[in-house]
Amino acid sequence: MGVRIAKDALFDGFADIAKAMANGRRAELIDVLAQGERHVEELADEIGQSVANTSFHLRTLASAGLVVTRRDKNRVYYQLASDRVIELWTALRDVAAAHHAELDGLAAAFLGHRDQFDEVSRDELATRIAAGDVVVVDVRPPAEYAAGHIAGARSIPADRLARELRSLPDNIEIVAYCRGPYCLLAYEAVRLLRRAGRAARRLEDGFPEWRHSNLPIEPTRALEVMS
Amino acid sequence: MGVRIAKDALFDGFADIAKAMANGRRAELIDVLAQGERHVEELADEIGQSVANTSFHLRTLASAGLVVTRRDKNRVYYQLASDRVIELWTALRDVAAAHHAELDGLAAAFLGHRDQFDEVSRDELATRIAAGDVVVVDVRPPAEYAAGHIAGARSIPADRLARELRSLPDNIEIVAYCRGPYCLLAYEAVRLLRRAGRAARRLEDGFPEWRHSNLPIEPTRALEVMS
DNA sequence: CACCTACTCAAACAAGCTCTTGAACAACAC
DNA sequence: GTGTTGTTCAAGAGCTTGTTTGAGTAGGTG
Repeated sequence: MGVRIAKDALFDGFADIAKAMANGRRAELIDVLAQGERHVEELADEIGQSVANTSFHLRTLASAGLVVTRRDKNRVYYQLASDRVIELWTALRDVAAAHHAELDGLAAAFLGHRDQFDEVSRDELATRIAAGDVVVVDVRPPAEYAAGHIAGARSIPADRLARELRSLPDNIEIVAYCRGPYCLLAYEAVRLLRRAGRAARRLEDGFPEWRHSNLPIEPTRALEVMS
Repeated sequence: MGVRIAKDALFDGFADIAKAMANGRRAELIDVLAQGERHVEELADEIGQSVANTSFHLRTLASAGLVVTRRDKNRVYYQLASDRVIELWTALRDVAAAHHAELDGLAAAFLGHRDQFDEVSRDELATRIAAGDVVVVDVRPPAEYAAGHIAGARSIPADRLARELRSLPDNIEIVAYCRGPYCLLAYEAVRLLRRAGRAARRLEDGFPEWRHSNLPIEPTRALEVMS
């Protein structure tokens, strides 16, 4: 019966998308690309793999349609194919957090112990930015800040925070954010700030989630969005 | 450096969820289970596989945390772990439809040619149900109708439609729906109704999407929702 | 032009995993 | 006990995966 065959082929097609994400290194690539486009060498460095192998993984993602490329001079920039891919990645992360038995342990091993009661929600932060009683610090690398950040946030890359600590006002709470719930930078930033005696908290999630909630960002058009 | 190892392990954890969905038969299982719980024999029949193999795939899904089980007498019922899994499945389908090069062809081979201009949107249908100028027909199997359906819809399983056609009023438009955008039943129902000279259209998507939009359903609690 | 940079591609390979089947087994109902 | 429903196990064919190496290519630079 041909209907069975056609149905199986169709659902194999859906499974292709899942297959493309079914590798830890490719998952890391998607997580980084959710911040904006990046070229191969940066990506290789980010996921700790050889350029050749990173290129291979990117091709896997590209042939599933999850990423697209653009050439500028002699660099090739990779980008997620659309915001839909970010939504898929977020949904996958959420399901993993909710239902994967070992994920809590893995996350704790990477991020250190998290006290989630102490995080600032997106809405709370938006209100407090409007009220002006908070300093928002973007601790991601400068390129990601440049590609788009929370409106009013100040860029202090994590590796420069200790040095620039003095330049932060000390009578106002500091909120740090980075790439998302599984990014180390803001956790470490908050720990460092607290050790220095500052009132500091972490924003739940990161920039992509903020942007996806339609909260104010700069520059206004952060990530080129295509169909 | 241990951070690299911990990060890789964490993202391998995310990839585990994708791996669980990275098979066409398991994708079909998720699609069916989005309608409500089902026991193994039904599922085996639905995906056209042996009971043993279906049980194997279900265990794969269960150990990733995507499905949970419940025993009743001597049957074991499987269910998606939560609505989050439906959201993940929907996101995956959407990305596939938007970016997978071959998906259009595969969908057309399974569903026949679709004229999407001619579908009723959820909001439009909700309005017209309220106004009472439409007959809504649920063409899914009776068990799925019983597990939850659009408020006011009448159940006429696809295989009985030809016989019960006469009982439908002929001066009012008929809207048919089924499991979702990749379910054959409503497409065939609309074709059959039109051949019989009726004014008939298909609802975009299906019951899970309707329910997820918080539009009126019966019974009110359709699918047991857990954390 | 030669040369450089950035990336891709092909080949190769070890290692492992996937899916499926059939048969035995277990759990429960009656 | 007998029947029903699912799970598990062993086995196997076959295929896929991720990685490295080294060559190749596209484009830019001096």
